[in-house]
Amino acid sequence: MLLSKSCEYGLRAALYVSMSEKEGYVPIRVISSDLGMSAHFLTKILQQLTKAGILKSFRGPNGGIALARPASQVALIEVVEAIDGPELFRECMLGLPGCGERQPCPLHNKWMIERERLAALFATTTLDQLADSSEGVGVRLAG
Amino acid sequence: MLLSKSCEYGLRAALYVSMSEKEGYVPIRVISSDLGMSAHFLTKILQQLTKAGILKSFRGPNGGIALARPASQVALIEVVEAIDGPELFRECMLGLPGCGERQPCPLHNKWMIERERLAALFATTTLDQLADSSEGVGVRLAG
DNA sequence: AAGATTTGAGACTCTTTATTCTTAAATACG
DNA sequence: CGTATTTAAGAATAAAGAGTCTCAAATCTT
Repeated sequence: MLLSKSCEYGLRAALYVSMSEKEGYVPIRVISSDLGMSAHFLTKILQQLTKAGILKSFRGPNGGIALARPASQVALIEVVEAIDGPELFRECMLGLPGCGERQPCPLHNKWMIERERLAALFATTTLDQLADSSEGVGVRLAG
Repeated sequence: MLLSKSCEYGLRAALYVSMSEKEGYVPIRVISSDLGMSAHFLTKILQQLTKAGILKSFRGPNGGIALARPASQVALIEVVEAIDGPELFRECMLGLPGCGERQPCPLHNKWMIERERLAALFATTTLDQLADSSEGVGVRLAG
């Protein structure tokens, strides 16, 4: 599995918020309901994004979460690293510690190319790019 | 994590066997010792490769495991799918069931390209290619 | 035949991830 | 002030992955 379940949920929720029309905070309950997730579980995941400075939250009536910055300034890699950590973009495919230029594993060179491409994809894609490309055209966030 | 720990171990062991000079079966105990793994655990993992027809095994003294086919005819993807299953090369990055051409998730198009590249890498790379490229040049399989 | 070696199979434990539940804190509104 | 709403925090539970242990089956050697 490329991303953990928590990370999948976090990305989907972040995209949901990016695509949300209304100004102001979106209640987690609404997101979880629309995306078919447990509200409790999603709350926990989104707290990580809040702590990472990607989201901001507000308690009480009319509260919820919102992007802490414009969607155009949130790259996917921030969400992934806030939840799953940076390992995916750093680790050796065979799990060998210290695998690198100097002591490469047999797969190092090939995997590095793909790993860098993957990192670039996540680093250069922002929430608003995905939100924009998803308007209308049958793209969906829920199962 | 891209590959499970079991899969990492399975790949490393398969590579070890491919690079093994001697004819005949290699005892799992020797592999596990050289690669720094638990023999019991490795045995369990290699059984999956034996059942998948990638390895053959032989019990008793002078027993062990060996490739069931020439290393030039074992693609990495066979090892990965025998242990982790085919999900990595099929699944939606956001975990949405039914994500595809017809109902793409926002990341579908971008991820599909990388996923296909990854699948191609695993499908076109064989054990002997890695073994050959690893002779001498400081490439290693153990931590 | 007896004993040593090595894989096969399955139960078992431990750790991590996933998920749920409970309580507290902040906010809005009457 | 009191109550409803909503996130925060952390305990508790469930499920999956990782790793260990025990015993059985096959094979070789003596």
